[in-house]
Amino acid sequence: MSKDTREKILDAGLRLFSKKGYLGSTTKEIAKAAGVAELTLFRHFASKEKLFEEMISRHSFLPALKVLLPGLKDMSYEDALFEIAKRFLERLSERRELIRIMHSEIYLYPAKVKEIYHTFIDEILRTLASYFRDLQGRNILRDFNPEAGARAFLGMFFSFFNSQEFLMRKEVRNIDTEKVIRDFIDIFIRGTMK
Amino acid sequence: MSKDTREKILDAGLRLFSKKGYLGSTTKEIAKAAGVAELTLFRHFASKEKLFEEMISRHSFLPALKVLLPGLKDMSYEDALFEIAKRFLERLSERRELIRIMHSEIYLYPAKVKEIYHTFIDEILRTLASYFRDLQGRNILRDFNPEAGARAFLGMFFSFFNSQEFLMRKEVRNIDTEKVIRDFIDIFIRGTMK
DNA sequence: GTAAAATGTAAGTAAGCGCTAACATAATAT
DNA sequence: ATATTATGTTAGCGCTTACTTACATTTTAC
Repeated sequence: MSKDTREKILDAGLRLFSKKGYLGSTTKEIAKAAGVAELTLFRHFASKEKLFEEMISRHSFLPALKVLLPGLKDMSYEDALFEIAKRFLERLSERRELIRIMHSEIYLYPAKVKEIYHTFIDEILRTLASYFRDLQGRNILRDFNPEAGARAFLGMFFSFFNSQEFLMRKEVRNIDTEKVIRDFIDIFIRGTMK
Repeated sequence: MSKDTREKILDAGLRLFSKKGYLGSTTKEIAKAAGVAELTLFRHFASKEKLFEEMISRHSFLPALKVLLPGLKDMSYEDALFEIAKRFLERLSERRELIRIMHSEIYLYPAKVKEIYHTFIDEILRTLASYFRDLQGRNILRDFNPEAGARAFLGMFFSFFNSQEFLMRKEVRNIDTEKVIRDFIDIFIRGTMK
């Protein structure tokens, strides 16, 4: 069975599940969106549920913001935070379908959804916390709980992303995104530096 | 047709919709949870969709944190922020079912969901921003964008609430909630005061 | 105490769902 | 060229769903 077909179905699944939810998407519809017969879908995936699960695990891994970390040492604190925030928001945008699924299917697949959350957020939380800890060691940052700091920082942006992406009226969006980010960072910097 | 019955059905609807989503909840099941016959449900609501809509609009109004505002003037900045954060988190907890629905049914009812969001978050955002503006006028806070500040502040807590409530493993929860809140506020205060 | 209003019971309809069976056709490999 | 593999077509099964019909029973109001 061709790999291309499989990918086409997985892609269509991602799109539809994120748009209409798991129960709201039908196998017929997914097959049509993938440009294959419904039966072909079932030849590749034993069930709708298996398709969903494979789609999730296919997309949930995180090519990791961790690669950013070494580069940060050579930047000012402000630039570093800006870089992290920017990358984080970009990454959320790239994965907006998955985030949407995460929000909407939590009642159906708590385990799967938590898996997404943790591969997505947990690692960057830890990474950021260790960055803070390092700067505290070098006496640049004051003494605060690095985990709480990371949570506060990413929380501001995650929440901002969600309201921009899913909850705001179109007219209100993008008016001053960049500026809001700078304001967030500004507050955060003053709140954490020595 | 009795008002009690109507309420019982609306309550059961809230519980089930939040637990299983709109499509995941059946009218039979809702009726059973309400302790009435399925037919009675349809005698009170023309359709499942109408029930959903009425349930949403019944619960979405916000008895307003606005009443807090006058009292804040007599508190220290820190105490005021703590009070706001506490009340905000309490309010989110009280309405956790609705928040869950907001997350999960956004693909079905974007308009309704945005309505919830705006009655819920928008007003407190504005209230908080005006509080900041006031303190800036009295030269207690430095010059920053009050709307962005309000967004950052509530965003930290909203995001924290969501991860606590929906995404964290039970074991991790409640270990240091109070402390995390204090850390958030601490960062925020240092970030915004003169 | 009786009429009216509210609810219950039971059976069923029409439609849509996930999924399968049977067979035909196209693409690929050797 | 032929065997194999991947897909298409069509029809349908068994089940569940939202919602209805017809009628019996309970609750309420005056």
